[in-house]
Amino acid sequence: MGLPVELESLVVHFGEMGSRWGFNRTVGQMFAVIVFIEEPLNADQIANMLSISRGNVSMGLKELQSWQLIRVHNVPGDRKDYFKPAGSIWELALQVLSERRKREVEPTLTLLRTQLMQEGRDHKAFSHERVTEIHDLIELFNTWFNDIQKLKPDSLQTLLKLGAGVGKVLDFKDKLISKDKKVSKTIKPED
Amino acid sequence: MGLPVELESLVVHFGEMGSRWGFNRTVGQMFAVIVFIEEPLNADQIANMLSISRGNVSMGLKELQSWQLIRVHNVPGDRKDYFKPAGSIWELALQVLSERRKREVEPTLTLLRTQLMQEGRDHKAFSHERVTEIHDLIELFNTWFNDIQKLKPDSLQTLLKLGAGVGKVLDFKDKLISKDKKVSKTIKPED
DNA sequence: TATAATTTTCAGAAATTTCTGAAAATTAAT
DNA sequence: ATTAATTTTCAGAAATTTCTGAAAATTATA
Repeated sequence: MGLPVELESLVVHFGEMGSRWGFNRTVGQMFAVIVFIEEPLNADQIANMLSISRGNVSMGLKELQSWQLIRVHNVPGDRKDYFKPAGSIWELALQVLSERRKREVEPTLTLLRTQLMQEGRDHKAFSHERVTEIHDLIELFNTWFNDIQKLKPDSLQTLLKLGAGVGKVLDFKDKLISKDKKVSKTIKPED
Repeated sequence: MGLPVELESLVVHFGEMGSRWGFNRTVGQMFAVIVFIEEPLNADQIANMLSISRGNVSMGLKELQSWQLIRVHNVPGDRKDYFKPAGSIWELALQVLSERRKREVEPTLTLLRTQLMQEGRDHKAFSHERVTEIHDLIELFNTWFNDIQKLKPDSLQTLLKLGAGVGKVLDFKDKLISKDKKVSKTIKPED
């Protein structure tokens, strides 16, 4: 009963996308109202805005907290819990990616590792080779993402803006290095 | 019936992860058998291995084809369609990412664009500012991913291996540039 | 053209996920 | 310690997704 009209399409959309992003419709909608409304909201307000049950809101808030996308905000003199986004849009986006990596690739990496540890396996077997390939790919991606996350937001932004331009820089670096070898000076990027 | 025992845990796992990766359990399992078994498989073989109905297999194959993860392989003298992965593990991984971007971020980008085009909106409104931020973030990510995809596999691999080391290379590039501008300033490779 | 082989479709069944709402639990105020 | 405010839980209901299997459609063969 009280969703500001200008937010309707956004909320509906976040609901529809919710399941693709790893949660369900109402959780997606709840996230939308919390992000797009400036004031922190309490559970009853959310339930009213989205016309869903109080219990559903409670579960959804738990879910969003488990994703570390929202945090409580307490108002002095009011016993209700109010909720607001856990950071800037940029931080929220990184958080979603990070959480999804944890849920979508970590378990697979674990499985592949144990598969590779198994003694008495035919290392030449076709499936074993595929397992190795996937494992190495995920490990590579994983460490890359880990590194990336540590960058300051604006370094990361620069990096994204550069895009494939990085290729050029890398080529350039290679040239420098080979030149350096001849002149015996070393530039050592982190391995 | 005839799922090779050594593939059991892999297939089960790919089934469980399926929904997190954007398809459902059986589609995940089907993908697993197609990837981990060297010989191309026909629909009946898949149905038997996974003990699922022929109709389900037909739908799943369509789904995997819509993701461009498998392709048909025709055997002369055999009217059945056989299926095999649409590329190397590396290519399949990129294809999954690409398809997920299409399904998970493209629609949102479209919505945000139209929101921002809307005439007579309060550009100072809180929600409008959030929309702008999300829009810009996604556009940035989008063009970056586009660029990245064009790189040759081994360039991309180098890039991933470098990880946060890219930051160092970038710093280095910046210094070179400022050196160009200011003429004659010393380069300090190590901070 | 008729027949056989294969694939696709889709209505209803089965399985799974999500949601409600009232009761239980928790927390704070008097 | 009692009462009041708030949040959480969870059994069953509702909604959604997935699956089956037989019929329809398609494609190749004789």
